[in-house]
Amino acid sequence: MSKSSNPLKPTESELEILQVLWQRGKATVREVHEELSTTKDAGYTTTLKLMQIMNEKGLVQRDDSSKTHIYEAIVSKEKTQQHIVGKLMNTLFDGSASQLVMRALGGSKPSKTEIDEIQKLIDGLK
Amino acid sequence: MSKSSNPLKPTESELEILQVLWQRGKATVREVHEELSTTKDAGYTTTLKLMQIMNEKGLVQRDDSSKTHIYEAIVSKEKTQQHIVGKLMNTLFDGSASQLVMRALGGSKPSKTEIDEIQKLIDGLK
DNA sequence: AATTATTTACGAAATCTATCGTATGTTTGT
DNA sequence: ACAAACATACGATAGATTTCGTAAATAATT
Repeated sequence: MSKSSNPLKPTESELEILQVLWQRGKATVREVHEELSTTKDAGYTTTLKLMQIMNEKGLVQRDDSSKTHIYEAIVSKEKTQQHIVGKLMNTLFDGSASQLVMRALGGSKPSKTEIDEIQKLIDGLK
Repeated sequence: MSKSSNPLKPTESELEILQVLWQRGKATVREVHEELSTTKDAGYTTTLKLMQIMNEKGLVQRDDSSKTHIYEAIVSKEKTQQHIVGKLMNTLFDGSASQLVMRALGGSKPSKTEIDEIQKLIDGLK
């Protein structure tokens, strides 16, 4: 079995960066780093290095036609979420979606709007 | 801000072990290792070492009054699930439970029984 | 033009996690 | 009693992840 690191299983730090890229669409290292700085304190070159690695891994792509490179996520938010939740469901909830949903709802005091949204999802499955 | 490693954020391997302990209540290293062997191949001393570390971290406690030590989970399955799902919801789903639930259901083809269970949860929240 | 800022590249250190080998002690079976 | 099997302790290693320092190139400012 080959060991090609799964592009859908980003590390913690990579996920933080992907969040910013998903939100902004495109961004420079500086922009990503500024945003991360509010919740994390690592140096600029740390963010840079991570994003370079993510580029090598195929998690992001970059436009280096101008001096300041512009990054963009390649992996989609949807697929990444899907993959991570699926794995979590299998490893921590015995494959039971309802168990997972229970915990998700149990700790979060969902708003009425949220509940309605979920109700629609359920209806769609019936 | 102190860096005291959060006992509610076990590593992957630690989670595998916790699964067994949650299921069995109490267990020896041998028992845990036997069970893990079905899905994983690591040596006995690897499991031992991990469980010793988990003991130091306060994830499990052990009774070493007899020669063969007996381990038991300290952290509860519920709180651990809660914590991990909560964190996931915040970091990957912008704090939205419905988004998370959507992904959980979207990729898992839930059975009718599962859907009914979830419906009950929703009803309980209304 | 010269200094200062910014940016990329890249190697290396620091951490964390997982794995194993070996030593040592204890129990079991013959 | 002796040997084999089993248990813990613990150091060392390997691999992955994160972090940073420094150098070199480019851009901006004075």
